[in-house]
Amino acid sequence: MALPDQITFASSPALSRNVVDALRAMIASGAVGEGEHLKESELADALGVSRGPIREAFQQLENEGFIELRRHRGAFVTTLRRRDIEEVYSLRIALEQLAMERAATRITPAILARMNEVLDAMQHVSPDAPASEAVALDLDFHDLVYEAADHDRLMRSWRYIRSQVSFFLQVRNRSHPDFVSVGYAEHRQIRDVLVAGDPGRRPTRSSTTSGDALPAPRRSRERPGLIAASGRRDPA
Amino acid sequence: MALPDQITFASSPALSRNVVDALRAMIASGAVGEGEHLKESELADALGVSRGPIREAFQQLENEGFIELRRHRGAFVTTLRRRDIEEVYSLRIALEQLAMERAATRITPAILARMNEVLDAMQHVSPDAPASEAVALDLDFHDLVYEAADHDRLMRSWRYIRSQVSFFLQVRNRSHPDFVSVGYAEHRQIRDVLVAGDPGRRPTRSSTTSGDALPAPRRSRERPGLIAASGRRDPA
DNA sequence: CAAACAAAGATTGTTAACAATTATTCCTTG
DNA sequence: CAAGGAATAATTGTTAACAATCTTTGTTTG
Repeated sequence: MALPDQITFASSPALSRNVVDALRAMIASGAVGEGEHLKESELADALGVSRGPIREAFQQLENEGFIELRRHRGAFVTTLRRRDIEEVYSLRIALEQLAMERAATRITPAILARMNEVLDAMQHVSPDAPASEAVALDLDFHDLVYEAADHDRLMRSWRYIRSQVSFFLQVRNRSHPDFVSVGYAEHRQIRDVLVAGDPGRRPTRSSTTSGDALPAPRRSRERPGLIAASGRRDPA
Repeated sequence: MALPDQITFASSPALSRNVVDALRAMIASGAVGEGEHLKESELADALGVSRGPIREAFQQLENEGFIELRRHRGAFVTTLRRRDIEEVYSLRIALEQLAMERAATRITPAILARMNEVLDAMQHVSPDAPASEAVALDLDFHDLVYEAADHDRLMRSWRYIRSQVSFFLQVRNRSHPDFVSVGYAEHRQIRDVLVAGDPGRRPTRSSTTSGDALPAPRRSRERPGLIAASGRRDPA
């Protein structure tokens, strides 16, 4: 698995939280491969905690869709297939439509100001900055849309797929360097719709999550790529 | 808290799973009041397990929105306000629209058959049967819609609010005994839409989740009722 | 030599004890 | 007598050991 021998954490907040962050980073960076079996004791030693917090982190990551838990078998890194991109994509659209509807009538000047800050940062980001920077701004912007929607359960649902969206966006950006330049215009349009106060009862796809969203899956090309096409997800 | 001294579980499946079910029942039945502090040791003794599974169950219940976890403070039963009904209601509509779109083109004969079975049971349920029976059939039906949608993340999002929908439906049925009779016609209509194969790109509210859904919140009446209006949810 | 079975090893599920933090009680003090 | 604070109690966070289950390995047998 190629783990560092010992990792020291920043400061106090919940031990399992640090473990979650560490594991998520390991999965996103590819330090642990798809389908790999994450062993509690091994991780506990490597991260310098006991198995308790590891198990808590596993539950959290399972909720975020990064690993799969099987009783008496343990945790396995989720194998992402094209189907998973479709799922995240379509679910995100459904959630964001609701978010836009609500945000349009509830957005506050404070949130709008923060939105403009993010837009400004998007406009000035260097074209050869790392992809992660543009992705972070993208997610920051949409976080604000959900925050403006003022809907606890919707926010939680967004957080559920947020990390996955982040992961997929990073992958996309490796092959579509136009991401950075496209980002600003798309998001400014979203802001304008919100400021106008009426995204329409049914906001169109393009007005909410097109350019910045995941690439629309193409059925024609079935080769794995970075997203594996093999490996069944539910071998039961 | 009025807990039984000792509860014996059915059989083998994960200990924390049984704890989750037991706690959810206790909350739904009102055996533990809103805002109440659930103590790990106390529950562990009452349920005959140690604190480990209790903590796991807490995480699960927190994900389902039934309790709130605060570090070094513990678990508190969520205080439900009118706002929470609105949230579950609106989020459910968003999810179910996506589910209907997908189910319309993916539903299998096997699922359709099970749907008809549920409809049949709905038609023949006794008018003075306990409300929980009608609610169970209602949820069974919608489970099938989501199953037909064939979308893992959508299914998970549905499960996230499913228990809350169940809870709210039971509350509603106490004041609206017409629920049972209304149920059949509404759901048969949903089935027909799916069989027709096209719920429209934008299924109307009435074709998916009207009669069986939660009561549309009325802004006029702000008195608590069973759903408390007091008790802040985020006292941070 | 392949398949089935048994034993050993590894891993997860659960428990009980210890440490850190928070809540409560009771005393002091103005 | 009210307000503030220190000591005590209660509760959660974490750990390490034990039990149950699964996987693997090696052997036997047809």
